[in-house]
Amino acid sequence: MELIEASKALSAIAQPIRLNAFRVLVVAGESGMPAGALAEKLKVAKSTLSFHLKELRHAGLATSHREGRSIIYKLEYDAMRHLLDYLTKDCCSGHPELRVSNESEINTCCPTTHV
Amino acid sequence: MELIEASKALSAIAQPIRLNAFRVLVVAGESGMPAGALAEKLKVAKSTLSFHLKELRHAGLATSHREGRSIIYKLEYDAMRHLLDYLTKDCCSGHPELRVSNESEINTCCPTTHV
DNA sequence: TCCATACTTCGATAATCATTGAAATAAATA
DNA sequence: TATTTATTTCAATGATTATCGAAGTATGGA
Repeated sequence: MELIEASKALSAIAQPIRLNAFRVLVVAGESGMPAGALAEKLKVAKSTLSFHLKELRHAGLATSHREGRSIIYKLEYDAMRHLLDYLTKDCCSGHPELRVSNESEINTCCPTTHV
Repeated sequence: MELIEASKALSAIAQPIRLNAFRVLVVAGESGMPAGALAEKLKVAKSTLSFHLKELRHAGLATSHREGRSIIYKLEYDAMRHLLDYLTKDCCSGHPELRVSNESEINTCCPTTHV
C-alpha cells in the first residue's frame, strides 16, 4: 500500500458515522449486516447512511451484496489489515515506540501456563 | 480515546500532504524538523504546509516550538500510539484477524516455552 | 535601525463532503 | 398486477477543506 491509497482508506474511516459503522460491522463479522439495520443502530437517515456506506465501499473497506430485499454490508478485512500494516510498518517503522502496545494481549497470546 | 477524538486524529492524517509530513516527521524523530525544511522536502508552498501543520497540531499529533528564526515541528508519539491502539483494540477487538500481522514480534511476545 | 530570513495569518476562490426529502429501483407478497 | 419493504440515487443546500499569493509578525544580524 502506498501513500495515496492509504490516505483514501484513512479518509473513509475519518468520519464519525463511518468509523461507527465500521465498528458495528467489525462486530457483525463475516455474516455482515443489512443497510437498514445499520441505519437504525446508528440513528441516521437511510439516505445519509447509504452515502457513507458508498464511501466505505469505494475505499475498498466494505463490500455489499443483495440478499432478498436487503443489501448486506460487510467489511473487507484484508483492506483494513493492509491499512494497519501500512501505518505501523511502512509509516512508523522508524520509531518502534509507535507500535501498538500489546500488554492486554499477552494473555490471549500466551495462555498463561505459569499460573 | 473515543470515537470523535479518533475520527479527528484520522482526519489529520487522511490527507496526502499531511500523511507525507507525518512520515517525514517520524524519521526526523525527537529532534523534529523546521517548517521550511519540511515544505521544501514535500514540495508545497509554505503557506499550504503551514495550514496542514496546523491541522496536525490541532489534532494533537504534532507540537511546535520556536528555535531562533525557525519553528520546529515534531510528532506527539503518544497521540499516534493512542490512535493505533484505538484502531486495533477498541475498534477491531471483535476480530483478531484485523490485528497487525506481527510475525516478527511473536518471539518477543511468547518466549515459546512449549518447545 | 534597516534588512533579510522563517513562518504564519488573511482573504479570495475552488473543490469536496455531508445531509435529507423525494423520486427511482428491485424484490417479496397479497 | 398492485402494494409493501428495503435501499439507492438525485438534487438542492450548507459546511468544511485546500490552495497560494500577499501582507503581517518575530528573530537575528549588518
